[in-house]
Amino acid sequence: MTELQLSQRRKQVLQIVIQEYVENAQPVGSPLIAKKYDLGVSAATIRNDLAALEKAGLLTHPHTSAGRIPTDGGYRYFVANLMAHTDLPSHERHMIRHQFHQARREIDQWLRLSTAVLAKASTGAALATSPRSISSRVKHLELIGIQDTVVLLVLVLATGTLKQQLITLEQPIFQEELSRASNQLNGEISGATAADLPEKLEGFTGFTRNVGEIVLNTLLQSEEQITDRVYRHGLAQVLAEPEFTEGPQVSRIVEVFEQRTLLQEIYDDVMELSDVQVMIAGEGRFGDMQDISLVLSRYGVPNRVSGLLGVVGPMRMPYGRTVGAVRYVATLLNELMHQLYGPSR
Amino acid sequence: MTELQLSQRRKQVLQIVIQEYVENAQPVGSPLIAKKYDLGVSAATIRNDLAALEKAGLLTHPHTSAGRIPTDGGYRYFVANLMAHTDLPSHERHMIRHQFHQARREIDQWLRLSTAVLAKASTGAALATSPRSISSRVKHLELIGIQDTVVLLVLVLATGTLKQQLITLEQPIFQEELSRASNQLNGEISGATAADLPEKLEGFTGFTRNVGEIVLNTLLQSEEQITDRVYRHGLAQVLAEPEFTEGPQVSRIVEVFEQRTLLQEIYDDVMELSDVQVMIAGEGRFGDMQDISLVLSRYGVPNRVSGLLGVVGPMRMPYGRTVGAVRYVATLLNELMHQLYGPSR
DNA sequence: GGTTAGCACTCCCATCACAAGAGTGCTAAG
DNA sequence: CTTAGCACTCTTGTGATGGGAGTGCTAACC
Repeated sequence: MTELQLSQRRKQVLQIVIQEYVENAQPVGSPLIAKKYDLGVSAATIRNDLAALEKAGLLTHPHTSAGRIPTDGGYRYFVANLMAHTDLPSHERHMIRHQFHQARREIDQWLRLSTAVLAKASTGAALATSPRSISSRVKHLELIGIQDTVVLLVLVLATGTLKQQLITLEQPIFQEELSRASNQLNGEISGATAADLPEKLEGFTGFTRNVGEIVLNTLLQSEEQITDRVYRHGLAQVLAEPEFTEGPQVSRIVEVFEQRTLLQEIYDDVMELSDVQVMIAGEGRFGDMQDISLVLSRYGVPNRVSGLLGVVGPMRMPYGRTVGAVRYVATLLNELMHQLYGPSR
Repeated sequence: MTELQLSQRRKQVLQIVIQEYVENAQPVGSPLIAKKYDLGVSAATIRNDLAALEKAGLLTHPHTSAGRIPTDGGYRYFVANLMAHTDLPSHERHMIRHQFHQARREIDQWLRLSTAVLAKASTGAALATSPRSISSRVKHLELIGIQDTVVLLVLVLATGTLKQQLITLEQPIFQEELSRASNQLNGEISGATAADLPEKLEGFTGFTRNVGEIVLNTLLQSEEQITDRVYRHGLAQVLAEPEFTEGPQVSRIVEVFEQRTLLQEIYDDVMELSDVQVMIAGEGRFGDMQDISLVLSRYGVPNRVSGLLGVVGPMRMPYGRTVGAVRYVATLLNELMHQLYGPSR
């Protein structure tokens, strides 16, 4: 981003325009600014400032005789240079922390709560993905006969994640044989990663070998796939925003919200960065996301597990608050995960 | 429902109005019916019929000089008496079946696919709940140390469902002790239901006893709670329907779609009935669901597991098709579950 | 009794014109 | 650089108007 040179007052004017527009969803004109905010200058001067900000690409107006509204560039400048106090007020933080401590100690519960809290604290819809393990290690496996020819394979990874897989056999198998196979495999492959596994499986044959290969596939798959599950919450409230009352706009944000593929694409980007990331109008890299912004963060334990957490909303969004909320919830999740998985290796 | 006496032609007229309105979302007038459908009578006669149907409460018109639209009662009469050929065409059935046979043999995959298929085959948004076990029996349990003071309890039910629960301890515990506890418990409580369990736990003390009680709680909870998980698909397409382009309507259907509580309420109703159930505009029992209809079915294995499956959409919905789709997918799920869980007891 | 043609009536909706209001952009002066 | 003044533009709301669609009613017909 090329650093723009703006006078102090122009920065202030930009900030006011964004603040007012975020609040009221209506174009902001010079008279309002001059009257409501005491900048020590007249409306005419502010008009000049607005024109300058427009020339710089930070504002537009919908038609000749309307006030100004921020462009995507304007929001970006705001987020990068002007946004202040992004921390949630302390009583809200306490309330949120309290809710987390009351929840059952379970990842599923935490993520549900996270999306609920985020949706409440922001004006958008909240998303979270279940955590993905990085280079999963097998901890334990169990084979359980369900029907004569149906066996359930339960795989516990070192991170405590469960994977299950049904296996259908040609012929019935006895529980003793299942136990034997699982004992053999447990002895050999416990602690193994997807990389180690093929070597360790060499000695096995028959059913035991088959199970081993299924374990391998499951491991590989769990490293590739973004996630098992996406948690969502609060779509209704974001659809109540004025920008989504018309037809085509609605379906765009619902698609962003529903689609897994988009998350998959964004995943790697966010994973590289440590802090909360703000994506305004797709940042040019994602197609039809005009008017939609994302505020996303990674959560988890470095080098062990990580997932994605964030808010989808209109571009006209209280970024400060939202960033604060996402960051705080991510921090909480980090703490909880830490307790669970221990320090990063 | 009081059986209404309607002449053959009036039934036909009602059917035409519904069919046309479902297709075009626009009030249907007598001229259109007379011209497009050859009923052997003039528009004036049809006008009389329309007036009679309106008097019977099956039709309305939005204003004096518009065509007729069906009322909720009209749809109900249609669904109960007039609806024909609710089976999906055979090539669609084959396609769907094919998709299911290609999917991985896993409940999670099946339900995802079910909602995807249902959303595609209907004009609404599809919902499914993960199956709930009826009087769950414990099959097996496993205790796995994750951290020094964190233990993962994995519970396998007789139906193959997994339950997991983290246990936090005051002091570290060794894997040997975990194994001992789980062996003891497995020997004793395997095959037990929530009712049997308290008695069987009597002999145990200390950590083993605690784990036993957690198992009990988990069992009880899995019988009470509607479900762990709700699968959803296709909200975007239902929001594209013309009835949901205005403000308040949108949030109503999104809330119906997102809320778990509503499903919980409806659950018991649907469970009692064997066939697909159609709920038009909440059937008077559910509050603000005007203009929203549900087509729901139970799926599962009688007396063992069951879940809910269906479609949420506007009242103006192709009921025949939708009922056919829901029924077919439910039947498929039944088959698959049967293979997995065996015949009902 | 059921059916039909004719016709007045009602109501919606698109179009236009018009006025009010809001906010800009420009110019010229301080 | 700032300011007042002012013409200009564009939106928005209102009211009038006419066409169109579909009804409801009456009276005649089979």
